[in-house]
Amino acid sequence: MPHRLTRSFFQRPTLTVARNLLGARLVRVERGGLRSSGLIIEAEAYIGSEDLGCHARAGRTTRNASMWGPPGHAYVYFTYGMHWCLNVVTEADGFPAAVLLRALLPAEGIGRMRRRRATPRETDLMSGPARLCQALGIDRRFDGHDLCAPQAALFLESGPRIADEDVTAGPRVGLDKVPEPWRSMPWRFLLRPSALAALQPIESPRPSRGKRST
DNA sequence: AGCACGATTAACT
DNA sequence: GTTAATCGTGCTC
Repeated sequence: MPHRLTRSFFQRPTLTVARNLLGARLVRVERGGLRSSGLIIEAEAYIGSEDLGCHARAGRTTRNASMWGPPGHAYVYFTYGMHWCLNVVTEADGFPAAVLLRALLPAEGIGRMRRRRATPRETDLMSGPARLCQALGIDRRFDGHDLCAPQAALFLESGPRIADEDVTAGPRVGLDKVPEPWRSMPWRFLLRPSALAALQPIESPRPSRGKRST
């Protein structure tokens, strides 16, 4: 049975959290209990104010305050004048570090995602940090959101164990102007395409309230 | 108060 | 491959 990821999951080294988030499920619950979710297939680690690729490099600001807070909370930032991106805060309270969710495999509530975000191909629904936020309706309202709270509208669920051979690591995306060694640190984690099939990106069955036609 | 820029995306050639 | 879109943020004056 899947279980909610708890505070202790996130209060660990950021590289460990990023690696172990692969295969986990990000769930958005809307009014009425409707679930939309996706399985994490790509994530990046941003670690401390020494990491010049990390938003915490300039110290604590209004924008990045959530990253300095307790683990298991969301850090949602706005960029390029139009996009929101979602991070999960890691490590100890007071240390700025987080995992950027870069791509999910659509699982539940695909119809609602399509309504929020028109795209010809289902595979493009959540294949990008800003795309997945659009698909799940995540914006600044979720900055600082406690992902471990009992009634959280946004949270994570455990997934199947992912073998190391199914994981690829490489440099993070979009850091072309960031100096070395930060630009090249292999802190981007991806599930190999061959492992995606085993994740069963299908609409998972949910208890139905009413009568069925079958 | 002004300004340059960005952990991106979609739509181009 | 290139580039426009679009604006909150953080920095400088």
